[in-house]
Amino acid sequence: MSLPSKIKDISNLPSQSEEALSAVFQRDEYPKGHLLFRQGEVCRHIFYIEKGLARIYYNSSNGKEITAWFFAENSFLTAHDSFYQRKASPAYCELLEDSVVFSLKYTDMEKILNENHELAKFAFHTMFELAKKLTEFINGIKFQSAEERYNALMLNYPNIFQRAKLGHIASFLGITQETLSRIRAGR
Amino acid sequence: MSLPSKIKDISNLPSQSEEALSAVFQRDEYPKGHLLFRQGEVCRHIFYIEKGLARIYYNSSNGKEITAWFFAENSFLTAHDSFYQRKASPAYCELLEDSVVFSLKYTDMEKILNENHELAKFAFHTMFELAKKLTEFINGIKFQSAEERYNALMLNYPNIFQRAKLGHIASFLGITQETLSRIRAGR
DNA sequence: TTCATTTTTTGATATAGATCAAAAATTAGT
DNA sequence: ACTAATTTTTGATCTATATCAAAAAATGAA
Repeated sequence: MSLPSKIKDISNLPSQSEEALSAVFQRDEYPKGHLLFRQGEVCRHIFYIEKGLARIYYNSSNGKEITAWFFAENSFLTAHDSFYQRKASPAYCELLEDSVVFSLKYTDMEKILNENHELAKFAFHTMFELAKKLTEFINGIKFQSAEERYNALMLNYPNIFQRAKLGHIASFLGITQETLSRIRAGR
Repeated sequence: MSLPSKIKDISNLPSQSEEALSAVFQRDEYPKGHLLFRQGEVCRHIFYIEKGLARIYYNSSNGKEITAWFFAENSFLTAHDSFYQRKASPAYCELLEDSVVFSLKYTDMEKILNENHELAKFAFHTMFELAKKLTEFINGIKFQSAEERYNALMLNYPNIFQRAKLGHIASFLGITQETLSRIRAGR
């Protein structure tokens, strides 16, 4: 089985490491609506979206569903705390489109991190990129208006409205669906 | 020179790796008010706070100073994007108390990541812990009221009000100083 | 100790965005 | 294509928190 092409680009891995990765990544196709993991279960995989779109969401204390993050093509995702600490995941992960997903088991992840220096470095860089995005998001959400956050999202994900529901996007931005609807209409 | 004790605890490093780290970490003492890095400059170090307190802050578009994060004892910090990408830092880092700080140069970091597999794994875990905290913060700030965020902060940093100014804490929480003052007074 | 500066609190008012309710539009199943 | 279910929009309020202004308290320097 061959690796998704974008992983190669990013990691710039020597071919030996590439083989190590290929051996443990499993490719699957899932329909829209499939859950990659659920709240309350331990999430035992790291996923890589080759094609499609996923969102991680959780139920807030007041009973509302909140989208934590979207993952489009060529993104890694997992329930970090659950995966590494073997705890119950606080969140769900749902595919919003028919998708092609690669997955990597915890035990294999441990193994390749321990056996392969290049892949440990790669894991570090992947996590670093995530931390960077999270930091930018935090800087944005603190003192930007709902409209400014909407504009920023449109720059990064211009086609998100064709791919996700308004309510998903609104809770991702930290606003209500009604407010997002009005912003989008320009009011 | 010996390493700060908490680094040993966290990383669980073999002694050989520990020596590699010791050789490149530099220990410094700085007074309250000292800037570890400035906006507009490339941040060329990773810092580790052994004693004291630091905050990273930046100037928002409307001219206000916003605290991005606090770092108390036993925390690593840097301007991530600046450090790894050699770009100008968007933020300042200021010591809020007289502090003992260890620092590690970019070139040394690259070297130990490349030469030492254990340290690459350690770097991954450190970055993972950061991503976890950032994720929790985002989940909190999106749909919690100012008061709920204040309560959460008090759980994690019960003595923060003795160590940082109200205005710093307020912008960290994403609220104004006046609102934080009223919340704290219980009104 | 006193005076100046900085920080925090308090008060009055304004507003962005929430909430509640219902209509319009879109999507999906038969 | 038709009907039901879901999603989005619109309208009318309400409220948490911002803003502006000034007083009180704390800190620091001479």
